[in-house]
Amino acid sequence: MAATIKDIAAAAGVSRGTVDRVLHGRGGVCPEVKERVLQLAEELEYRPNRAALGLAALKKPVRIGLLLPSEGNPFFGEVIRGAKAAEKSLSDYGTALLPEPVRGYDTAGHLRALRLLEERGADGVCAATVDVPEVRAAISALAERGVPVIALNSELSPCGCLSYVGCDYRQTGRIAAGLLLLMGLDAPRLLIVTGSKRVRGHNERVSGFLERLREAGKPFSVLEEIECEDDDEAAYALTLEALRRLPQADCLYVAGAGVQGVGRAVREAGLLGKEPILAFDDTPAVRALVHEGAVPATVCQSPFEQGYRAVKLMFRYLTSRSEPPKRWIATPVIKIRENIDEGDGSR
Amino acid sequence: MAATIKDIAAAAGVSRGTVDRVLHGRGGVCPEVKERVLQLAEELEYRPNRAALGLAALKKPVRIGLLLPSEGNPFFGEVIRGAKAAEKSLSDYGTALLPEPVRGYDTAGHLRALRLLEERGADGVCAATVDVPEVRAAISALAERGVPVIALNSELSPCGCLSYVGCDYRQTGRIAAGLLLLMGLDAPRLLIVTGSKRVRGHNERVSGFLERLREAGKPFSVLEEIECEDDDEAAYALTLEALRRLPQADCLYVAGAGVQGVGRAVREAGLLGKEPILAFDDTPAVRALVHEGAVPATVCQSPFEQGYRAVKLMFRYLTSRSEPPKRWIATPVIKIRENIDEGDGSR
DNA sequence: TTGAAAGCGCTACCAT
DNA sequence: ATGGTAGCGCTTTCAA
Repeated sequence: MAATIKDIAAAAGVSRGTVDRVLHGRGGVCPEVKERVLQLAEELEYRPNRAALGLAALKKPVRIGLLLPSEGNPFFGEVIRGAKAAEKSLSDYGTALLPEPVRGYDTAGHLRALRLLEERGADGVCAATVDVPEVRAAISALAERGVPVIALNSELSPCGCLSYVGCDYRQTGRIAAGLLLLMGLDAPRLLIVTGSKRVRGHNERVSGFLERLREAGKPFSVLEEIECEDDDEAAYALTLEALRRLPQADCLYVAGAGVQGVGRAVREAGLLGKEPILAFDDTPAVRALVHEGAVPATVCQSPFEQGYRAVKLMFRYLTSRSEPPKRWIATPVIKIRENIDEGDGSR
Repeated sequence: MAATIKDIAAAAGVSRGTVDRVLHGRGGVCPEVKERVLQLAEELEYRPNRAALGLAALKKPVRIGLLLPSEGNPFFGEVIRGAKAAEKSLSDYGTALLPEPVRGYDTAGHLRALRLLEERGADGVCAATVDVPEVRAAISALAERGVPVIALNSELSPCGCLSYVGCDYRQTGRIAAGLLLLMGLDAPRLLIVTGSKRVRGHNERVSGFLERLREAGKPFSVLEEIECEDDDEAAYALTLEALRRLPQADCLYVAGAGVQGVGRAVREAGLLGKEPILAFDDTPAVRALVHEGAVPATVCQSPFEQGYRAVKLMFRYLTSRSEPPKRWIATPVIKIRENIDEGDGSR
């Protein structure tokens, strides 16, 4: 059995309260006692008992804010499910989630959401937000005031974030390349449809994809790179036009959203099931295309797990000050027709 | 905040001890009080607090036996890692694992291991064992004596097992078929190498595979089905012979162990990287073949997760009498060269 | 049949 | 600067 505070107190010949103060760096302890206690804690390999921690924490429950651009975006539905699962598993500690769904990536909206969360008394915040100076400043300010923030799903440039929980976009791009290699097309002529060239994740997905193809020594060509702003209509129109203009294309790579539009265009061009579409995530649109045989495989990023992890890490940090890893990278998951309907976020 | 025993006691006008007795069906409570308490518990939606449960459980820690044919079998190494991770996460409750590694599937050895675990005071057992009458009888007997057993990785015919934690072999076979379809060979001529036709999991992997190919309307033929008894040497010799005799074969399907032997045979036949080998799990042997390009894809069954889950479910059952699901099926995971070195069992 | 109380490990607060 | 103690929710044991 692990050593307890009581053990340390006994060994050091002081009271439990004193040990507690030392362990929490709360001060008010004379240096030599402090030294002795720390020494003993080390020797006895003291690890706070999480059950006891939790019980005691019930007195002032933790609130975790959750900022997600989830309105109208099914991808984040899964993230929310994961976060709620974490909330449930932490409900014994009185932990509660403060959800703050917003629509899209409007900076002002995100800033407002952050403000609201602080007003509602969030002790910590998990946020999938935009990497712009204003937001970073707001996050820094929150951190100053003792409200830690975990970046969720989209990484932020340095701004005092506690951690990044999300996927490695370059890596998912490489995996998509691996799937293309598996499919054995020779010298594929690619049409790339990206969300936006200003979105870091999309760029990384494209560069990782191309990087891997080059590495493999596979002959291939990129006929065109279309930017659709994550919009299905734009994706539809632009893709259809490109397919007509470049009939030699024989594979589509969709790095961002807009897959539904791409699917429509491919169908209209009479190429459904003939010209493979490589896609990401398993939103309902992607899933439908997989079932139709238009998308042979999709590379997913465990959104459920991301939501779950972010909330859990924040909880641990808030209750036991245990530092989360700087980056927690979700395991990429390959889905094809035969496993896309598998539940992956039961827990 | 959820209702506590104290709340119920106050509402019912009795003491906490009485409520506790009712809630645990320990008897010694007059019917009308019992009725009232149960009623109140229902109304107030009483849910025992797991943190408190854990704290109190520290007084008599739970021991969970773990019977695995892990000696010399790297697959089970991952299962053990998962189980140990669960043990660690439960160490705050004083839970300890009693590992009992055995070599292979020798019935007598497994029976002995079960006996040992009981002697060492296991409160519950997770076992990857063989589905034979003697073992089933031993498990029934254990259950009678109040030691529940969870079948891990290999399902058992009904014998009073608490639950099955493992994969759906048929399903993994179907996924392997999906990968073959993806690879776009036309009319593949298959050589099937199975472990043993007496092993349920292997049979299901083969039948699921063929079933899916038929469903897809894919023309294909099975040139031969080789049985290698999960032995690399046998697999090597038999495969090599078959490859020479049946040069028209253009794809190998390895349903059980012995992949290493198959790989050697393929190399010796000068077909490495030319003739795809579909395999299962990601043991070091499979991993090496994936890196060499001999195995384009392998279907894995989250062994880490299986070990983790089994222990967690047993713990919950032992401490809060919460019934685990009858079957907990691991998510199948597709691995290709680009994601096979990904950690998947961090936690 | 029921009540009362101790104790699991930790935190927070009051008293010294 | 330090000690003592109540209390988080639950189980268990002893007393009535």
